[in-house]
Parts: sequence; structure tokens; C-alpha cells
Amino acid sequence: MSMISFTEENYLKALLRISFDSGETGVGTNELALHLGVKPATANDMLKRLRDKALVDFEKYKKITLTREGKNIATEVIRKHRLWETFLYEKLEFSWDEVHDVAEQLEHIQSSKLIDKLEKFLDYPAFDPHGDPIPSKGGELTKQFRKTLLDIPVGQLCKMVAVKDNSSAFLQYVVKVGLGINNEIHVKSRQEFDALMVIEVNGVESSVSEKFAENIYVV
Amino acid sequence: MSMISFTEENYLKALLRISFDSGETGVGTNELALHLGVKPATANDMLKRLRDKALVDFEKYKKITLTREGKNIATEVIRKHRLWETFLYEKLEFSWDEVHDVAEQLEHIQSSKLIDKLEKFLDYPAFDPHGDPIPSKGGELTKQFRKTLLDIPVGQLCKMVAVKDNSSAFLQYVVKVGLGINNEIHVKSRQEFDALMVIEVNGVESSVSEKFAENIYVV
DNA sequence: TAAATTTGTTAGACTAGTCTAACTTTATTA
DNA sequence: TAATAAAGTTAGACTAGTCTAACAAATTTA
Repeated sequence: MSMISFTEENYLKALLRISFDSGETGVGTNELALHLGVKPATANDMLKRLRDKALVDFEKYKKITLTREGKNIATEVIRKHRLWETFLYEKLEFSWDEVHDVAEQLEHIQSSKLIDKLEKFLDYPAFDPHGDPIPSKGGELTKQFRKTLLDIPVGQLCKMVAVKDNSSAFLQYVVKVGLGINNEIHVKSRQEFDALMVIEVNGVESSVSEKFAENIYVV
Repeated sequence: MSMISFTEENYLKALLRISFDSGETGVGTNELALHLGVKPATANDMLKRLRDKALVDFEKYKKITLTREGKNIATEVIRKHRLWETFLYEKLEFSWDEVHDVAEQLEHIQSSKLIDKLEKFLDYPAFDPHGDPIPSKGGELTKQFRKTLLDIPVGQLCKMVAVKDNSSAFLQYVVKVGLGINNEIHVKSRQEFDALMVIEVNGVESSVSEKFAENIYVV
């Protein structure tokens, strides 16, 4: 029942996300610092504190991994984040691209009663508005295999179900292209040279880059 | 649009509450420190910082008052607090005595969009679960005149509408006596010597102290 | 009104979280 | 494999917010 700060929670969450996304267990100091928008020196200091609290395993010049306890805390933060996103989207009529930044704040509210009641109020949702799975209480972060827009061959139809990048910047771009969750996407053509794709959404054609396409999850 | 921290918000809120409750404009350093659970030296340091930000007027050895801007911020924090309390009580089925502590955290979430949407979702409530008025957007903290249980003569009936002290400790005691918002209270007798009262709530009699009675608002 | 008490202030120290600049270790590549 | 580059660490400094201990001003009261 040790006190855990907002900042510490953010470091743990970042470690879980990075290792989850990369598929590798160990995370590097620079990688972590970049993800959090701090300097490597700062991350290094914090990692020593987290090691003292037995939340990460970390030896000098080696990769960082979460301990069981660290992983539990990180998973709980992600669970809270996704439940709050769902609340903002479903109950408060936030748009799909606005929920993330507010949920970044709400995820740190400390009250297990609050999050249990919220989950019940939302009727135990399985996915957040970006299509990401919401871990169950005391559960694990699960990975479902996901196709991106990049995997869809020319001429085929697909449906957007989620995004990889949750930043406001990206999400607003997505909206600008006329794309939203559950929208049908028709892949019209693809340039061999730079993988630039032309897609059609609701009758409107747009060109999107490889970087864009790999951040859109589809079925 | 200067950055204002949780801590600063709490100091401003405390200043508004103390001056509001005491009816006097100026607040003392010790009084403020006591209310916030910090040492007077700490409060003094913070007051200098708040003065630098033009949020309080404060001269050495004089009483502290909020500036216009300081008062606006404090009122907004109280508005957020009371809206969140209403949400917790009405939507998440929190009991009346549990809402305060969680709202203490939620009141610091920075997003005017969030609070506007929340207010709409709750259908623009005028009072929180403790019967305190919720300031309107950009509005003032208003005081309605309030009778306490202490003002009720022996033999008379009254109805509880709010409490003065919002601490969990007090609220749990209130619940233990079988009292809740909108409950009818019958004042059965009062001791001259120490003002100890015997009251009846839902057919059950209890003895309550003067201190207890003056924290129960009634109509 | 002078002494005692209360109230408020200052100085110096500590922690968490951040930085820059310099340094060391590990990994890459010519 | 030796030089270069990338990744990671350390040392020292800064801010916000807190403390204790000592001191100063204002207020109360004998």
C-alpha cells in the first residue's frame, strides 16, 4: 500500500506500453525517456527510485523490465485510462479524438471503489472507443492480433476498428481525412515507390502515407 | 493561462472557504495552515508565491484576501468539486458520506470541456448531495441563510438538508445516528446545561451534542 | 502599560522530479 | 579489430512544496 505518485505511474505505464508494442520484454533508458518527453538522465534517476520500490528490475547498462507488482500497477492505470475514455465518449459525448488527453489525467485518480462503480455504470465494456481491450479487474493486458491498413491489398474493402497512435495530433488528422471508428475503407491504389495509398471513405478519396496507414487498425 | 498546480488550487479554495464560512474577508496564516494540515511556515511560503502570481493580496503580518482572479479560480474549483460529488452520488451510487474524498481529487482535473459536459450530463444541478449550492459557470459562490439543528426549539419538527462539516469522520457519524439528507428530525428535548439534545429520526431516538447539532443544516 | 501569549516570519534543510554537461559503457561499422 | 557512434550514467544544479527551530510583531490580559 506504498504511496505511488502520478509520475511513477506514468513511468510504469510507459514501460508496459513500450514493451507491449515492441514485443520485447526489456526497454531501454533512451527509449523510455523519449516516450515520456524527459531527458535520459531524468529517466535514469526515476528508474533507480522504482528499483528501490521493487517495481522494476534494472541493472546498470542493462534493459529495464517490470516486476510483477510494477506490471500490476501499470495494467491498472491502463484499465482506468480506457474506462474513463469510454465514459467520456459514451456518456459525455466527447468525440473520439478528444478523449485521450482528459483520460491521461483521470487515470491517476486513486479510488478502487470509483473505478469499480464506473465500470458497472458503463456496463462492463470490453473495448474503449479506440477499439483497445479494457483489462478486467486484476487482469492482464491482452494482445489481439491486428491488421493495419497497410496489410490490405489494393481493391479490397476493410473496416477501421482502432488506432495505434493515440495522440491528439494523429487522431485529429484521422478525423480530417473523414475517418472514424467503424468506417468502411476502400483501398483504391498503392504506389510501389513510397507505399502512398489512395483510399475512399464515405465516397471521399484521400491519399495517405505509409506512416498513417500503419497506425490504422482494420478488419 | 498561467499554470496553476493542485496545491495552489487547494490553497485558494481554502482561503475562499474560510472567509466564506467566517463571514470575514481576511484570513490568517495559522488559520489557513490549520485548515490545510500544513505548518504556518509552509503556508507563509506558498502565500508569497500566490502573491507573486497576483492571486492573493497579502502584506507582512496582515490578513490575506483573494484577488479577483484568485477568487475566480477558487470558485471554479468548488464548482467542479460539487459537480463531481453530484455525479458520484447520482450516477455511481456512492453514498452520501463517501463522495467528498474522491471529489477532492477529481476537482483538480483541468478541462473546461469536461466540466461543461458533465454539468449537462447531470442536467444542470443547482445543489450537491450535501445541499450546498453549485456555482454556475463563471459565477459566484452564494450563501443562502441556513438554520442549524441548534436553532430548532423543543417539540418542533424539521428536515435535514445539508451539513456544514464535510469530513468523512463527521458524515459517517451522521449516518450512524440514522440521519440522511431529507430525513425528518423531531426535537424531543434539550438539556439546559450542555445543550445536549434528544432527537428522533425514523422512529429512533438519539442524543446529540451541541457540536453535532450546529453542523446539521435544516429547514 | 508591561508581561505573557498568540500569531506570523525567516533561515536553513530535505525530497521529488527535472535539467545540462561531462563522462563511461556497449554496439556498430569501416 | 580499432574507431566511431549510440546508449546509458553521474555529478551538480534548480524549483515546488514541505519541514523544524528560532525569531519578530501583534494582541490579549493581568
